[in-house]
Amino acid sequence: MPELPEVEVSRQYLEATSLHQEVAEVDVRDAYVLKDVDPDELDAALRGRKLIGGRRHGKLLFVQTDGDPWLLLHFGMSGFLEYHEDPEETSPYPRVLFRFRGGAHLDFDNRRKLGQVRLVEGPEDYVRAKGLGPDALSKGLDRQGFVESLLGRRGTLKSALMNQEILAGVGNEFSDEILFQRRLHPRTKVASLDEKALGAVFDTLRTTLNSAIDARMQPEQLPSRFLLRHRSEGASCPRCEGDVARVEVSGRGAYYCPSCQGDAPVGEASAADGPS
DNA sequence: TTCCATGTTCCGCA
DNA sequence: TTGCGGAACATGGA
Repeated sequence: MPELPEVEVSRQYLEATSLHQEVAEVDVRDAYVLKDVDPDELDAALRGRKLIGGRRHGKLLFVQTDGDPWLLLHFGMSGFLEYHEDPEETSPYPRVLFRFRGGAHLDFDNRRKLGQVRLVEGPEDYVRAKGLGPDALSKGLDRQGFVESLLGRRGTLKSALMNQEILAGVGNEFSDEILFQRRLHPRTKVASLDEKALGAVFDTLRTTLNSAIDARMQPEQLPSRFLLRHRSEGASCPRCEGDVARVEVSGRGAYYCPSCQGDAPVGEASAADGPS
């Protein structure tokens, strides 16, 4: 479950469970998720080390060790961390187990194997090399900076929000949530919004992500006004109780409420297939 | 059986 | 040249 809020909750989880224990072994169950490192190298780099802290940038979780390299965890579409005291227990699809002296272990679970585990020199270098934009919750990013990074874009607001080179951390689900909270149709074009409207999107983005983190992404603790809990076709809109609909935008499924967010994108003519 | 799924990357088109 | 959208990737669940 890996957009910014889930990764932040995972970072907190890692820090609450796994710090300051010596790594006894890195148990690689499926090397497909290892990138630019093989199982032996990963084990050699971490064995005898301790994890001393986690740092997040967008959807990336950097884990600092008491040695040179940092461990980088990227969850892909289906990853999470699970800590076990019992050496025999594991998460459902553990791809890499970080075993600590004493028997506990932290599982990097990644059912769909689109996640990544790698060793990197440090967060700053990696973020720069990947061309990632500022973290969506970074203090260095303000409303004006956000608005400026969007001005001149030709595509949809949804794909701009999901573009990690503009802003790191927002994915498909939270882009839908932000559009819902702002009552904007999923196909709304950036160019159809003025600076004031884009500034409002920034404010909503911040409050939405922070609320999700505060709720620790527990479905029952998320604000009841969130669409996230009703993200399926035919579900009932938490605001007007209308039917939630699905539409394809930039190759991704977008869920929205046609009644709250309009049947057609703002600034565009309503669907006209033309007479045949 | 078919469709869909919260990720990134690569390719072709305008 | 640059930005954008679509497909591909791996795998399992509805």
